[in-house]
Amino acid sequence: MEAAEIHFADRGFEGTSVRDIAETAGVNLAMINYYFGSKEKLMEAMFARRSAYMTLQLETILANREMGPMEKLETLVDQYINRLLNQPCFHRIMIREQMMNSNHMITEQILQMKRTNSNLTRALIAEGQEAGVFRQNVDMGLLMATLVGTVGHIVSTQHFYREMNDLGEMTEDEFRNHIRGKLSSHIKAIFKAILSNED
Amino acid sequence: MEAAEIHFADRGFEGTSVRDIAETAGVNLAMINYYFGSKEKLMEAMFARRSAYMTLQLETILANREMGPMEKLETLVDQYINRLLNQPCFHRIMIREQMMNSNHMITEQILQMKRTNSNLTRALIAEGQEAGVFRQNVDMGLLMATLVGTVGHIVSTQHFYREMNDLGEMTEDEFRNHIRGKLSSHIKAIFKAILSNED
DNA sequence: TTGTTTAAATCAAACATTTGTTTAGTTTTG
DNA sequence: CAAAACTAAACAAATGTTTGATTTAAACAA
Repeated sequence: MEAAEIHFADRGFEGTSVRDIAETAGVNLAMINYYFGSKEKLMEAMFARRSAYMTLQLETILANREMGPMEKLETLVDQYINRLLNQPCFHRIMIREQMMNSNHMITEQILQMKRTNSNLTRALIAEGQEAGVFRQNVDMGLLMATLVGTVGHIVSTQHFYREMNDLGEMTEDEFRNHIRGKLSSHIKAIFKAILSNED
Repeated sequence: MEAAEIHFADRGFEGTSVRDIAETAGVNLAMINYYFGSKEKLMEAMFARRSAYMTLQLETILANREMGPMEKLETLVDQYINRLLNQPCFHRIMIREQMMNSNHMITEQILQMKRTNSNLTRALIAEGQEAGVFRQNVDMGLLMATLVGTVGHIVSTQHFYREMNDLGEMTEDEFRNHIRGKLSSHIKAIFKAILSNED
C-alpha cells in the first residue's frame, strides 16, 4: 500500500502500472491481485486505512472542555496542516481523486468523510456563535475550501513555492517545518479575520 | 481540443484514450495523430491555446492608471474567478497537471505562466506598499495559494459544496453566478484583511 | 526427532484487452 | 491531376488479471 501511495501520488491512479507498484514494493506482480483482488481494490484498501484516524482527531477536539471555540478552531487548523505535511502522498491522491468521478467507492468514501467533518465543524462554529465570539452568517463551505484549498495547493506545488521564495537549498524537513509555521499563521489570520466578532 | 479537454478534465490524461476523444469529437481515430502528432502533443496544443490570453489580461490591469492598487487587486481576483468558472475543464486539468511531473513540456509551461503572473502580481503589491495602502512583509506565495487553492477547490468539488448548502436544484448557470459572487467577496475580504494597512 | 500432509504463499508465464501509433489505400478538394 | 484530407485495418507495446506449478510453513502422527 505504501508503494502504491507513492506512485499514485505522482503519476495518478491510471498513470501507474501494477508492475511499477510490485517492483518498488519488492514483491511479485501476482501478489497484488492475490492479496487485494485488483488494482482498484488496492486503492480502496489504502483509503480505508488512511481515513480511519481522520474523523477521530476532529471529534477529540470538539469534545474538549478546556478550549474556547477559537482555540479549538486553531487546533483544527494546525492538525489539518500537520496531517497534510505528514502524509503528503495520500493527500495528493485524495485531492486528485476528489475531482474525478472515476471510482464510485472512493468518491463516496471521500464524500462521507467530508460530510462528517463538516458536520463537526459546523457544530464548532455554532458553539462559537452562541458564545458570541464568532460572527453570524458564516459560509462554512468557503472557509473550509480556503483551508483545504490553500494548504493542498501549497503541498502539491511545493517546488514552485520554493523557487519563488529562494528556498531551494532547504532540505525536505527544513522546508516542511518552515511552511508549517507560515501556513499556520496565515490560515489562522484568515479565520480570525472572517470569523471573529470584534469590529 | 475541446473534446480532449472534457475528457482530460474528468478522467485525467492517462485515464482517457485517444479513441474516446475521437468519438466525442466525431472524427476518425487517425486524425488526431495526423493533425497533432501524438496524444501528448494534443494536450500541449490545448495548453498553448488556453494560456495565450492569460498573461495578457493581467498585464492590462497592471498598466491601468485609473485604478488604485487595491482596486487592481480586486479586479485581478474577479478575473481569476471568472476565468476558472468559464473554463472549468481546462483549469481542472491544470490543477491536476501541476501536481504530477509527468509531462515536462507542460509543467514547464505552467511554471512559466506562474512565474510571469507572480512577477506581475509582485509588482502590483510593491506599488501598493509604496503608496502606503498595503502592509509590509506580505507573503505573496501564500496569498496566491489562497486565491488559486480556494477557487480551484470549490470549482473541482462543486457537487459537495452544492450538497452542503442545499443548492442541488440550481441549474449550472445559476450556481455559477451564485458561487461567483460568494467567492468574489470571500477572497476580497481575505485579501483586504491580510494586505490592508489600516490597523 | 522424524517423515508426511495440507493449505497458504509465491512465482514465472501466459492471457486477453486496451493502448497509442502507423500504414496503405481511398476520397475529396482546389 | 496532385496534394491534402480522411479512413479502416493492422501493429507493437503495455496493461490488469489469471493460471498452473512450485515453494514454504505449520500441523500432525509415528
